[in-house]
Amino acid sequence: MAGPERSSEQVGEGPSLLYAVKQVELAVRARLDDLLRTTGITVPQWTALTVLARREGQTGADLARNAFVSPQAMGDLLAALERGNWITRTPDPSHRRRVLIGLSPAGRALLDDVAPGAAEVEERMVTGLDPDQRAALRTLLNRCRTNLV
Amino acid sequence: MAGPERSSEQVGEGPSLLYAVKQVELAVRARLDDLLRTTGITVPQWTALTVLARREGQTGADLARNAFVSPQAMGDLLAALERGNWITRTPDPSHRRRVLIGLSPAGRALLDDVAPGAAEVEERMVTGLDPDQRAALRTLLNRCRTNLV
DNA sequence: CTCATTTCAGTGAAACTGACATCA
DNA sequence: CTGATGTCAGTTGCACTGAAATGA
Repeated sequence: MAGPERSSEQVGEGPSLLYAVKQVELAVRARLDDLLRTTGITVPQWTALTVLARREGQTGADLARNAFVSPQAMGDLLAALERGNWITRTPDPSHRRRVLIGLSPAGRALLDDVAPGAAEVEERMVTGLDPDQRAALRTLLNRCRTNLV
Repeated sequence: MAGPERSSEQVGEGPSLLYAVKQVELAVRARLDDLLRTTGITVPQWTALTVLARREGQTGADLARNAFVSPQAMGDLLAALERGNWITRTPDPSHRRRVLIGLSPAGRALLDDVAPGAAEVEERMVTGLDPDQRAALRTLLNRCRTNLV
């Protein structure tokens, strides 16, 4: 039913896997925009907070590399998060040039508030996929990510 | 090896599948930025051109819905593409309010020029995945996309 | 000196909302 | 009249480059 039967058929649409990734990301972003509208933070800002939730004490440069953006772009984003008191910035005692980023209590609370809605978006995205398919999707995406670094 | 053995372990990272999608998209975007740097168009503009390559004669509103953005945002993007003479805009004869968007010869030539580089990015992304895995990735992503509409 | 990190300044593309005119 | 389309106006967040200062 969904199997590609004619392998010699001219697909001809160019990089359709890149397009598929982008389409999913656009759809996810639209849903997350709705979810975050009332919180005062944006999708990129929320994403940075979730990265910090996994590991605090990263520098702005670390976060920039992780997000494939310039250090300046991440600096702007962190400045916005700091204005909202969602993060803390403490000087690294061993490297006086570096500033370590952490979540503020308000930042943790915000993530907790948003978590159920974000879980709903994810559950909706994978509706109809069995656990094996969900695991496969995760594995495949992680492989794609590391391939592109 | 990759199986989740401790289901009661606190995963605690929240919506990691949403994060995985975003990470892949960020990595793809960084690579496409490099690819398109010399062409004078941006990733969103190139994406719109590839959508038009699949089917011409769509309206700006059609393209906006497809990309999950507002009609105004797509209007701005199309205005930029028109300034670069990458697209054509012809009034719909049957609906005088609508304007049908098509690719200009320069737009087609641009897509042809970029196609090999984009194919390289895609090939790099799926390096090490066998044909079944690539097909599975496509199927899973398409399912995620339709689930979110 | 070299390299990484951070910050300041300026710029551009991209997205939003609101408002309005057009037309099926 | 309603709804869809397109456009104008204003705003905001995000990302870039370039430049500079700091410190390991």
